[in-house]
Amino acid sequence: MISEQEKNSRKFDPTKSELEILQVLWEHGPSTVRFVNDRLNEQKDVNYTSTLKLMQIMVEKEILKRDESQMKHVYIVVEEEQKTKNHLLNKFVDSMYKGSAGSLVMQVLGNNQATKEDIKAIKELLNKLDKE
Amino acid sequence: MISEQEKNSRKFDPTKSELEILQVLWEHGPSTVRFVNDRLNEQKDVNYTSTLKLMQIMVEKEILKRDESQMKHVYIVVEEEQKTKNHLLNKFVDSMYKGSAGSLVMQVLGNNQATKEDIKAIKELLNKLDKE
DNA sequence: ACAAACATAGGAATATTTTCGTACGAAACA
DNA sequence: TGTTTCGTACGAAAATATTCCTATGTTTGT
Repeated sequence: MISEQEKNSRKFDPTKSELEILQVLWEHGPSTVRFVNDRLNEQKDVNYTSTLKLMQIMVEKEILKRDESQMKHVYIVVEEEQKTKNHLLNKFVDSMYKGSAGSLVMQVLGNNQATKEDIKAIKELLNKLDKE
Repeated sequence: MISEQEKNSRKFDPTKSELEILQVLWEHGPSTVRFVNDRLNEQKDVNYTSTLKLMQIMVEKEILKRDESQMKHVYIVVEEEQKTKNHLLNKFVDSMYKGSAGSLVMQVLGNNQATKEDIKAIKELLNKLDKE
C-alpha cells in the first residue's frame, strides 16, 4: 500500500534527467519530443528515443501529460512551474539548511552570488513586505 | 579518460544517501559507522553494513577520510562543510534558476518561507554589504 | 507509387545507486 | 577459555535510472 504522501512526493521528485526535460518545457512551453531532444542536444549527446522514453515515463508518473491529437504528440507540464520549484526548494532547504530558508538566503548574499541588481530587487521586495 | 573537471565534480556530487551521511557528520563531527548508523536509524531503517559500505565508498571517492588507528574507525569529512554546501547551492541555482541567485532569494522571500527573524538578519546583512 | 525521413511503442541492455549476506578477526565478559 | 557481541572487508543482489535497439506505422517529397 502506498500512502498519498508517498504518491505525491514521488510525483514531485523528478530525477536528474527528468529535471533537464522539465527545464526545457518550462522555458519553451508545451513541446514535442523532437524539440526537447534538440534543446538537450545543445548541451549533451542524447539519442532521440532516449528522450522519448523519458518523456513517456514522465507521462506515466503524471509529471507530464500529452496531447495526442496530432501524430507529433505535444507534451505539457502538469504541475505549475512555481509549485514544483517551490517543492524542490523546500526539499533542498530542509536537507541542507535544516529547514531554515533564512540561512540559505544569508549564504547566497554573503557569498557574492547575487549581483547588484539582485540586491536592489531584494531590497525593494523587503520594503514591500514591510508595508503589508 | 576522465578529466580533472569530472573527477572533481564527482567528488562534490554526493548521492542522496551520501548526503544523509554527510549531514550527520556535519552536525556531530568525526564519527564511527555505528554512530552514524544510529543517527540514520532515527529517520529510516537501514542495516549497519549498508551504512558501512556507503562510508567506505565515500572514502574511496575522497569525500571522507578515516582514522584507522583504533579498531572503530573514525570517519572525517574531507571538504569544509561550507565549501560543499556552496557547491551544491550553486548547482541548484544553476539548474533551477538559470544561475540567478537573486531569483532564488526572491522566491524564498516572496513565499513566506523566511521568518521575521530571518528577514531582520537579511536586512542587516544587506546594510553591512552596502557599507563595503 | 516509392523511398527517405520521421514518429511512437516496447523491451532489453547499461549504468548507477543502494542494500545486505557472508566471512572472519578483535573485544568484552561470564 | 568459550561464547557472544561488535568491528571491518568483500562481493553480490536488488532497486533505480538511463540509454538505445528494433519493430512498425505515418508523413513528405520526388
